[in-house]
Amino acid sequence: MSYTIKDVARLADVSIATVSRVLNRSKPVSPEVREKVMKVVDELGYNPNPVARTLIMKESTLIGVLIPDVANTFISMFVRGIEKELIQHGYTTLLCNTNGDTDVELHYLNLLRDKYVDGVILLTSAPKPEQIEFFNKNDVPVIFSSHTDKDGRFSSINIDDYQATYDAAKYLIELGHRSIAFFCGPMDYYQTVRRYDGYKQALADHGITARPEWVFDKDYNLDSGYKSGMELFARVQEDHPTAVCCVSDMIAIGAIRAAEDNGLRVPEDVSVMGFDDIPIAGAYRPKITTVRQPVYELGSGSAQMLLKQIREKGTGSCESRVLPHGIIERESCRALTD
Amino acid sequence: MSYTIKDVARLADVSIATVSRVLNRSKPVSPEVREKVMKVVDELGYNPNPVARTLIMKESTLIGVLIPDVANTFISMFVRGIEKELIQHGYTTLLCNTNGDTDVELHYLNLLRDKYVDGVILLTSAPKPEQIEFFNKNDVPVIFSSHTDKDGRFSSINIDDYQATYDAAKYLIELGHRSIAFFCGPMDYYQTVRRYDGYKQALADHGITARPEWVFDKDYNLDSGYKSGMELFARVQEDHPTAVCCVSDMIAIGAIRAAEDNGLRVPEDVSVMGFDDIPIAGAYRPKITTVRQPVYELGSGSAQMLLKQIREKGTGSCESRVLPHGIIERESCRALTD
DNA sequence: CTGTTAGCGCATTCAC
DNA sequence: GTGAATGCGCTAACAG
Repeated sequence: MSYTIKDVARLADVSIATVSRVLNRSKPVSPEVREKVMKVVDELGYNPNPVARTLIMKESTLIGVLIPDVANTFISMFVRGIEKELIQHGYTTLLCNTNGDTDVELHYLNLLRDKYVDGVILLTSAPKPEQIEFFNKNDVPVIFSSHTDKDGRFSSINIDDYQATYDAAKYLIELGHRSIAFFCGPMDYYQTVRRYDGYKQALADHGITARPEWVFDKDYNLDSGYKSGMELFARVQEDHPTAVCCVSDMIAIGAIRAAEDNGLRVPEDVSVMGFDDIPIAGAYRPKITTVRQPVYELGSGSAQMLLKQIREKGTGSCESRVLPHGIIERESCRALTD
Repeated sequence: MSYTIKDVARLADVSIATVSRVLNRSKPVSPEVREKVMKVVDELGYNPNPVARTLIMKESTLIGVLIPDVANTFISMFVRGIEKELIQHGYTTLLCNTNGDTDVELHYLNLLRDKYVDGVILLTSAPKPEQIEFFNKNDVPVIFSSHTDKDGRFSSINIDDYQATYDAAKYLIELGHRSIAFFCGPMDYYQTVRRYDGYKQALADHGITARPEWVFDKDYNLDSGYKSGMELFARVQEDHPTAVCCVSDMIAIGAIRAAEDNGLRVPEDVSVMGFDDIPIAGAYRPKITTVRQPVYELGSGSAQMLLKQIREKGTGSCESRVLPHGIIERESCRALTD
């Protein structure tokens, strides 16, 4: 059993209000009394019950983090960035895996609000209607990560998805490729749409018409990349693209394996471009050329922005940060010289 | 602003006590009244404030999960297993990255207790003295994962670390290898010690003397594996081991890269054995032969055991589960034929 | 500056 | 069966 504020008050021979005051510096207290109280606090190793505090203050030093799936390296690194930043400011991370499911997200959002979380970080691509409604009526600080909000209704932090994919495709094109497949995520993710747009625009800007049968929208994981690759390389054995542009490194690895299983060498026969730059990208064989996302900065940046928003609560100011991406040239893409 | 129990009571024209009773089924309530109350509850979409509830009940439907680092694939998969199981039972996951630091762990433990978490899952190898003291005086249900407790003081779930490494080394030996390096984690982890013991014993049982200069105790990540590999292969260019036994797949990948950077081919010149069997192990080139851990089962199993313990609180029963491991033969190890 | 009191939202004892 | 009153541990008026 822990001590309560009453124990401290009794032992220090003051009222509980005074104890509360010295602990929260909410009202001036005479040095002598403060000294006396602190002494008892230290001796007892007393610390205020955060639950009771939450009940009154409607603050919990808890931050909800909604993500599709921790068991995805990019995401777990992102979470790491968040957590590291939060803990330094005395906040604790409430982790919620949503699988990208809107109902699950909404369920968690309600749960988190009921637990009086001080804020929420959402990795869910675009704000969905249900979420907009939720945040409109609930007024809990939120950062949308991996999303850039044009409308400025919500704060967000992200790279420029459109530009990043544009750059990736352009890189491939400048290497001489003209038939480029696209392995992306589910098309109902706004992020996917943005990236797809970037890819298409890069092709268009170079006079290349995109071939719909060469875009595969599955998941972000290795398996999806492999499956897409098997479909692509199996069905167009003689007429396959010379490059594939992927929206995650794990997809790229799956694609490479699929190519190899179809007798194609990477990068000799087909170039494969990754995305994210997770640690394995630089250690795979071939080392994967990829679009780097500053994942830790994205994570810690989300946390910082959220904390700032919590501090400035009420002003309702919105901020939108776009972090730089970059092409990391390695071995999985080669120049076409014919 | 959400509704409170008072709103429901007023609208249903009953006392708050009655509302509480129908919601918690704690005392019999007449069918008519129950009906009446439930109608209002549904209309309002009322749900009880979990914080107020926690303050009284000393229960939070929160589970603390202490891990060294989410940004490690094995661990994030483990967390995924936990979270999936917990959410099905209405619990939420409080994630804490400790870096394996004892002070941080203890800090979190206190924080979690103050938040009235219903239980804790610890991924910290052996119970440390500070932790034993904590759980002795605090009586919060706990599961030690990645640890098997001989003394039966705490519940635990794990594979047999000793046997798993023994099997890995034995596998290498039976392939004809007699000079086998060992890339392990920090020696102050009990898990490392157990695994090291298994490795040594396997060698000993086959008449091989372990060479201390061939064991490298760093971290579980790719970088550590690479560094260990560079040290090993650089300094013993002519006298290098024919195999290296690693305690994680990421270490194995690092080791492979280091070997290759020193002009050694895997598995032709040196065999490398992984551990964990994370997704990349089967997709790397060469595909990594490894010791499989049933990571999701470890995660969901931890959660199940903890939930059971919470249900049976007071009986103070301890349970120790050991899940099976297995050798997954792939391409990174070859038989020595000379 | 300090103490007394009310109340956050709920579960629960005690009367009826 | 049901309602009134008490208190979980704390903060924030309100007095003095």
